[in-house]
Amino acid sequence: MQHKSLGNTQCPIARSLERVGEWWSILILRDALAGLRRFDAFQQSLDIAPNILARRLTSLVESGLLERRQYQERPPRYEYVPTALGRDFRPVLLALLAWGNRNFAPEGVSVQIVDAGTGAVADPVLVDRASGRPVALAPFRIAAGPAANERLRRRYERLEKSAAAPAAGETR
Amino acid sequence: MQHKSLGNTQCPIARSLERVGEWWSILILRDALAGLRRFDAFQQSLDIAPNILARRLTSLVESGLLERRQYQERPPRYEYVPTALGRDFRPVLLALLAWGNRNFAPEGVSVQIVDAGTGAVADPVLVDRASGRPVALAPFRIAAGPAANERLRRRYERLEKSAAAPAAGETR
DNA sequence: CAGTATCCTGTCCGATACTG
DNA sequence: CAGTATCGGACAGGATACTG
Repeated sequence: MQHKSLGNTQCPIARSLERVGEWWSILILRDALAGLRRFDAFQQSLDIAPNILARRLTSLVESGLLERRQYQERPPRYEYVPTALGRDFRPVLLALLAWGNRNFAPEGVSVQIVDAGTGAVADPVLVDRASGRPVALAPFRIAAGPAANERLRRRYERLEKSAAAPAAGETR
Repeated sequence: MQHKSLGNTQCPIARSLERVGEWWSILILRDALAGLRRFDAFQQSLDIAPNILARRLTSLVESGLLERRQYQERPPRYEYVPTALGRDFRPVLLALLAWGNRNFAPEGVSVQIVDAGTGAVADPVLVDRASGRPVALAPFRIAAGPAANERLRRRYERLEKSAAAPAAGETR
C-alpha cells in the first residue's frame, strides 16, 4: 500500500489504513490482542506461511502496533506484544466484529464480547463520550477540523450543502 | 483475498474483512457514506484509475454494501448508493477515524465528527448498549458464542486460562 | 460523463526447504 | 522453536487509450 495520495493525506481513515490496510495485519492484531505472543502461536492460529507471518509481524512492529521483545537469552527468542497504540486499536476490531456478527452470522454468533465478571453478552455501540448519543446517526456528521487545509475544508462545505438537499433515497 | 481459511471461518472479523479487506474499498465506502454517488465524483475524490474504481465498485455491489442504481434512461447512467449493510458499516469507519485522530494527527485534527445541530465535536467511544461501559476495557473480553464449533470453543477456553495468568507486561 | 479495454508492474501471498 | 531463503502464481493497482 504505497499510494501516492496516501502518504500525505489529511484523512485520518487513510492514515489508519496505512498501518493496518493489509488484512493479515488485522487478523494478527486480533490474535495479539487476544493474548497470543509467539511466532509459533500466530502461525498455528492463522494458518499462515512463515515468511508472510514474519513480514507482517515486522511491518506491525515498524508501524508501532507491536513491540518485539526478547524473552530469552540463548538461544535468543522474541515475542510480540501490543503497544499502547496497538491496544488502542481494540475498538476498531470490536466494531468490525460487531458488524460481522450483525450481518454475516446467519447460523448464530460464534464469537462475542462478554463481561468476564457477569458473563453478560455485550452489544457494542459507538457513542459520543459526552452526550452518550450514537455517533453513527444524525445529527452527527463528519466535518473539517481545525488542521484541515483549504482543499479539505472546501470539500466538506460542498458536501454539507448537498446533504442539506434531497439526501436522496437510501436503500431498503 | 481468497484465503482458504477465510472462506469458512467462524471469526466475524475475518468475515468482515472478506467484504472490506481491500483498502480502496474502505476509502470508497468512506466517500459513499459522506454522500458521493457518481463514478466521476469518486474518481476525483480518490484520484484512482478508472478501471480500478470500476472494479472496486463492482465488488462492493457484489458484497451488498453498495447498490448500483440507474438514475437516467438515455444514455443509461448509474449511481452507487450505500445499502443498509453499507450504512451499518459507519461505526467501523468512525472507529478507524477516531483511532487515526488520536494517534496520527500530530499537527492537529483535520477531519472530525461533529453534531450538526450544535457544532460540538464528538468523541467516539465504543460502549455496551445496556451498561454504557467501554467495551474495549476489562472486564469485557472476547469469548466463544453459542454457534462456535468445538475447535473455537477450546481455543477461547485456553486463552481465558492464560489470561488469568500473569497477563505479562503490556508496553508503555 | 461513465465507464471499458489493454497492458504492465508491484507485491501480497502460498509452498517448500532449510537453519541455529 | 523461530524464523530465513527461494520460487512461483494471482491479482491489486497504475497508466493510457478509447467509446456511446
